Amino acid sequence: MTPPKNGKSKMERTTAADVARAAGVSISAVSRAFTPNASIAKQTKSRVMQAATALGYQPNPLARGLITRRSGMIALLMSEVTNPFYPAVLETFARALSSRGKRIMLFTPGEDEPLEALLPQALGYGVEGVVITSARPTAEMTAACESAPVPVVLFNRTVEGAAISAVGCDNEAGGRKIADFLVESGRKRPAFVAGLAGASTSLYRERGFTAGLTAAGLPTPPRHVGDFTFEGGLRAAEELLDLKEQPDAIFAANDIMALGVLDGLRRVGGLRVPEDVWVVGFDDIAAAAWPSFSLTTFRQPIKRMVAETLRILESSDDGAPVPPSTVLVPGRLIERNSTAG
Amino acid sequence: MTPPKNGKSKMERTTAADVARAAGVSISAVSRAFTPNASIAKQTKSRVMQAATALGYQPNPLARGLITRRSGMIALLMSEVTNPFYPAVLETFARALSSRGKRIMLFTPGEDEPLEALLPQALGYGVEGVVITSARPTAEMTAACESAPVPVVLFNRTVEGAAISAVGCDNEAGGRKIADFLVESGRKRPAFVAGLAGASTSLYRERGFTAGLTAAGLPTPPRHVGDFTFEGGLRAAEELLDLKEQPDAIFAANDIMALGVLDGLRRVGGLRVPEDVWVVGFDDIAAAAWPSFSLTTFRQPIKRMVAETLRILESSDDGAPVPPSTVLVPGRLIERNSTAG
DNA sequence: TGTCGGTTTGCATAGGTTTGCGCAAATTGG
DNA sequence: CCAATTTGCGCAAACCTATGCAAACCGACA
Repeated sequence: MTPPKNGKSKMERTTAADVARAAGVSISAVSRAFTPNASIAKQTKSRVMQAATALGYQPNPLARGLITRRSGMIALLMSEVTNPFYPAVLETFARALSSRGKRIMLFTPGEDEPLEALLPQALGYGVEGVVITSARPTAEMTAACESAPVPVVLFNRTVEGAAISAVGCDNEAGGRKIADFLVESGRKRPAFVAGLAGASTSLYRERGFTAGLTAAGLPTPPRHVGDFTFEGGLRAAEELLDLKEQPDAIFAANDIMALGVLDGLRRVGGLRVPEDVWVVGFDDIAAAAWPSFSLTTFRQPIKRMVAETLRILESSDDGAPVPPSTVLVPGRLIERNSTAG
Repeated sequence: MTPPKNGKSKMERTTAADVARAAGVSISAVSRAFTPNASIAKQTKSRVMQAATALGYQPNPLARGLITRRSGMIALLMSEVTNPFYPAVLETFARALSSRGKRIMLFTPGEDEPLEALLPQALGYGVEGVVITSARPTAEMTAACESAPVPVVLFNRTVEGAAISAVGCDNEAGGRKIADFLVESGRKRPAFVAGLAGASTSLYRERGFTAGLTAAGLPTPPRHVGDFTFEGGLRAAEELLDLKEQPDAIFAANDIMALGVLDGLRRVGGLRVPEDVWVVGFDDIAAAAWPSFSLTTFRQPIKRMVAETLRILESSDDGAPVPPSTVLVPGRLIERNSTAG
């Protein structure tokens, strides 16, 4: 209802020149006033700031980004948002970045859009860093990551032999820990439900798991693929029920599958958890703590993982990529009722 | 491993000038080649395009946005990402926009950052449109929305008396539909679990619900606040169990609360659903269909809601805001086992 | 008072694109 | 074959800010 304070049409932004005129200084003075630790007198800075707030001015990120090649944006390449683990990651990133004045640009592959095409696009926007999550990078992709002009971090993924930074939880140790836990609790016939074929997370968790079982003299566990989805977990449960030797414990590479397994065992198979079968997941999503499930799981410390990711992204102060480093944050087994008794 | 094809350092982008030189044309020809229906000969366009792909050129969105004020980005203001309904919305938006070559900029309020501060920031980035979801706009906010230079759409929210476009599901009709369903099924003592105080969605759903009950001669239902969270639903269930007259049906203003209610009734109260109490939710999130819950709920047609939102955003071809329109998409009651029998 | 070291400030340019304008070329109609 | 249009293309301005460089300024010390 109220017209804008200044005389200009509401269509045009107030520019640095307007502020400069109002404050009686040059444009560069305005620019310096908004640049942290730039060479400017305290007095002029305050005069500029005063004029700026009066006019409602704030620097145009696009024009600024055109020069500095820093647009104040971090690209997040994320292909699956349905698994509740990733919204939690997204939110953690969003909050952490928001408090630093940075913004998230979300890149999700469209219908027939390959993931590789997204990275150049993101770089074109002058993002200050790229976080790639939940994707199996192709060879082409890793090459693109290595030659990117800004830091790139794989979140919750690793690529062996590639010079790319990666942050994740120690999946192998997690799988091992779960195997040890089951063995110590006297479980004899554990089974495994894998995620998407080729996903490094599933792979490492399985590796640690089988290693732990083997060390205890147990055979390699029977194995089904659940594609990291609830429905996949349901199907896996049904298939595992058909085995001659029914498993007495099931470790699913991911919580959402574990919940599917648990539900399948109970509702379709008519089994009781934990009395008949134990179920263990990985991630510790919110639903794992719901009374209906009370799922024992390996908690991924999202906050620390995000913090480490940002630390890597920000470790180069001139914006250039940094020597690749891999950070494995330790997780923790959360025991709940799906393994009690 | 392989060095970049062109001789330039990998640090510098290939610019329009490079392409122009390679194609033997002027810079403007390159620009026109990338501008839809610009005045350019077919032949030169193809020559430009050929050179462009050879050099791996694509227009710099920042520089382009600086002039056109169209950066190819849509701002999404979203405060709570934990309720699974919103990730689903986010993903639908991401996919729809991705296939149109647009990108999402996610704005989430930081620790102590007010939501109002986010809108000017978003506009500063030259976004082509703003979608605000899951927020109760303040008076100040609505004023800012009304005078924004680009279309702004409230998603799943409405503000009465404000000149802002809004897209949502017909919450009142949904509440009414649920009331009718419960009444027709012979329920006598329905209760209601509200969301956050002041949220328009919860308000309208309650209004339709109580209207339906009143029309059937039933009293205004007992009411508890669940804050739109699972834990809130748990608490609401406990409180409703303490009532003198235990309800025989509970309608929660959103699925995640309904699941909390359901779990609370079963695990804490020792009741059976649906034998002892019916439970109905609103949204139809993925977990509602899980066998453990099998929650009857009112499905919000996310895809259509998103499509309508984008239609409004794109309805102005010169980028200016459009006369506000409110679109209410009809939803549908999905009957599952939480109300069977 | 002159000079010197350090801090501020302004000028001018860069950054990559879009677009109005003018001119040349091609097309059309008579 | 010529005039009237249409079409195609290059030049240069514009968008808005950051920053190197040099000038101006300040206080202080000899």
